[in-house]
Amino acid sequence: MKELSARQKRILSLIVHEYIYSADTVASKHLVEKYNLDMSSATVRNEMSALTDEGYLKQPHTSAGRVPTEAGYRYFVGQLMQDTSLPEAMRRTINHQFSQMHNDIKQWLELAATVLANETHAASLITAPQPVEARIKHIQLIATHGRQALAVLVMEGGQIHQHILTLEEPTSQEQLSILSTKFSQIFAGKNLQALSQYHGPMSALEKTVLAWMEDELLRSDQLPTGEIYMDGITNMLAEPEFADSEEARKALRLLEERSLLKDLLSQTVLPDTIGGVQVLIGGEGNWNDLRQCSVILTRYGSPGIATGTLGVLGPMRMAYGRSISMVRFLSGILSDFIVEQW
Amino acid sequence: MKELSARQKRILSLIVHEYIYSADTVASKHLVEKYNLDMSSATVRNEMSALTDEGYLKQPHTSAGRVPTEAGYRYFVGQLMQDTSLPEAMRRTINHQFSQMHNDIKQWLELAATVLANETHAASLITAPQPVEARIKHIQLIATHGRQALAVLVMEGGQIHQHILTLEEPTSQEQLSILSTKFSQIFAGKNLQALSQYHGPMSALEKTVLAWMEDELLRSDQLPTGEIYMDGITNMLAEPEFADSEEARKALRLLEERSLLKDLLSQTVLPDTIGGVQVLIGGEGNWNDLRQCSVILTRYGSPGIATGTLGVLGPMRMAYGRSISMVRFLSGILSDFIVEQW
DNA sequence: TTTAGCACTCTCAACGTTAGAGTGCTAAAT
DNA sequence: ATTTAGCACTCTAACGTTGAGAGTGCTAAA
Repeated sequence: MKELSARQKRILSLIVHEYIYSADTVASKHLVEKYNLDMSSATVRNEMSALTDEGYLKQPHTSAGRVPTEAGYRYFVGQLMQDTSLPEAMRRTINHQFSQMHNDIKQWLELAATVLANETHAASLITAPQPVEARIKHIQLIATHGRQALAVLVMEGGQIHQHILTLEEPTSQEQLSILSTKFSQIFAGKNLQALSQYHGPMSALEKTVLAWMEDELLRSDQLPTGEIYMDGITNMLAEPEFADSEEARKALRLLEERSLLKDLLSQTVLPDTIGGVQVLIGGEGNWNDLRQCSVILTRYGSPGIATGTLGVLGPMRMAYGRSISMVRFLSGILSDFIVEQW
Repeated sequence: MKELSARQKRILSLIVHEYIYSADTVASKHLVEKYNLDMSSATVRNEMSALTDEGYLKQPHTSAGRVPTEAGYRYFVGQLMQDTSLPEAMRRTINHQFSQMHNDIKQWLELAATVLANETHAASLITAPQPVEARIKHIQLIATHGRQALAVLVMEGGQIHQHILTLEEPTSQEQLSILSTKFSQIFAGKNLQALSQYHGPMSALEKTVLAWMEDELLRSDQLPTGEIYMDGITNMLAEPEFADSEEARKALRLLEERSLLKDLLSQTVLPDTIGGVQVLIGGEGNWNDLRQCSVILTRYGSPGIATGTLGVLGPMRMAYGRSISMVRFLSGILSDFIVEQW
């Protein structure tokens, strides 16, 4: 692979742009006319030919215009694309929407998913933030109804786990409060390991509560878990590459099948990096069902507290610049929320 | 509209079955051969002709087999379909899956959505159960971090609302506990109206908490709200009527656009009936985007406590018998859960 | 009332044709 | 050495044609 000349870079860049815009093969003559290039279509054709030899372009058939290959997109994203920052007006509009929300992480995540989907015309997905390492701060038991009690586990980061426990026998709020205080003292600052090593004499009630706590910590330590917010699935269906719904189905099954989705998220995003945006083009790796798609992913949150994943799934022919900016911007908003709120 | 003869009913029923199975036009000869009918294809043709005149069948073109019309499906669902109850083995398998879950409503709803989608090969949707009328039982404030406090509102039905409040100034757990006790005494058994009529002297802290409680009750009184669980969206894409993804898109947008979905759920299901299963064929009403689809809906839960909606969205060519049984069965499972758990 | 037989209709796939879009190459121009 | 005009060549997409087959509707006989 030779280094590309400046002119080749320019042409490749234009072709990618044009194809993303039109979803149609781009012809040499068309490029010259539309962008008033200071060269003839024949020259462009020569360069196109070279770019095809290098593997950045391909033709659907002998006498058609060119289309970027996966490698072409990758080169574009890695080398050619200038970081387009979002227009100030749009930032303000979006910030305004968030500022009108309650201080509720769920609502923020939902809104973020919607905004991301609308602005990128692709499918968005966001995982709820997960604590970095689960350490207990505080536990509280609240009598609700009969043998039911609401158990609330407050973690050091400030996250909350709650669950309704069914106790072996009715228990008064007083008794529950006593146990809450006791457990809070014993387990403050402790993690899962410490929990499972606790072996004092225990009442049935204590056993029930302890078992739940262990269970909760076990689950919250297995990244990534928790709810996943999505939006814009129908955006995918609007793209011409998914006019054949079979193609759409392959891609969207990945979003529905939680196990596949977890694989995708966990394999591609380093759990402890924030800020870096990953771009996965044409299902690089072994994502056969994503051959037509690209995925843009990043982590958000605060490394010391809790992090989640946020991203976009769209056709390979995707507005990378805009989408990456959008992902980065929303990641920032959610990160700020987490830092402030927790 | 004349009453149909027994033989016409039989033929209509077979045609609906066959079309649901094959997704292809049904020919007279094919019917006679496949089901060993004791009549000739010519006789079947005559009956078909009559059924077409009555509006239950149609032909895509002059010399093609027949296909049910909306009216045909409606007649089938209303008059011809025998209530197929699920095989015992399947009931057991499904019950077993639920029994292995935690006692967590979210997990149950998720599982129910998955099972429903898998068994009907359609898209499933379930709304989280909503309290019938929100009455406060108990309130608890828990210090978490800095000026943040977790407020937990326990309702009479046993439902829980929680939210992280940002207080005007740092407050100790003792102070919060005192307020918790006070408010719990004042507001136990009260509803939204009583809340908003409370006008004692109030500290800043009390105002914050009270404002949130009002807000929470206001929202929980507006049925239907809350989370919506879905699965099987890709099942729709596998159906031949959605091979053109534009059709799929129209139908699926309804699932994504929350406002549309709420309309659909609230307009079609009487909020206080349990057990009745509604079938909406071909977007009856004004659901233009659902012309190709049918929706099966029911309410689950317990009228005195909390109810939610559960249903299936699939192509009009849907296995109604099986789907209705499935909806009814899962509705029962979730209802039992609510009665036992709350 | 049912059915065999047959003419009739319409679709669908295959085929041939053509117009046009776009390239690749060659030879001239810069 | 690079660029470009010109042109032959290739391939697709659209269109019309054709023929086979599927399925009906009708008629007349059982």
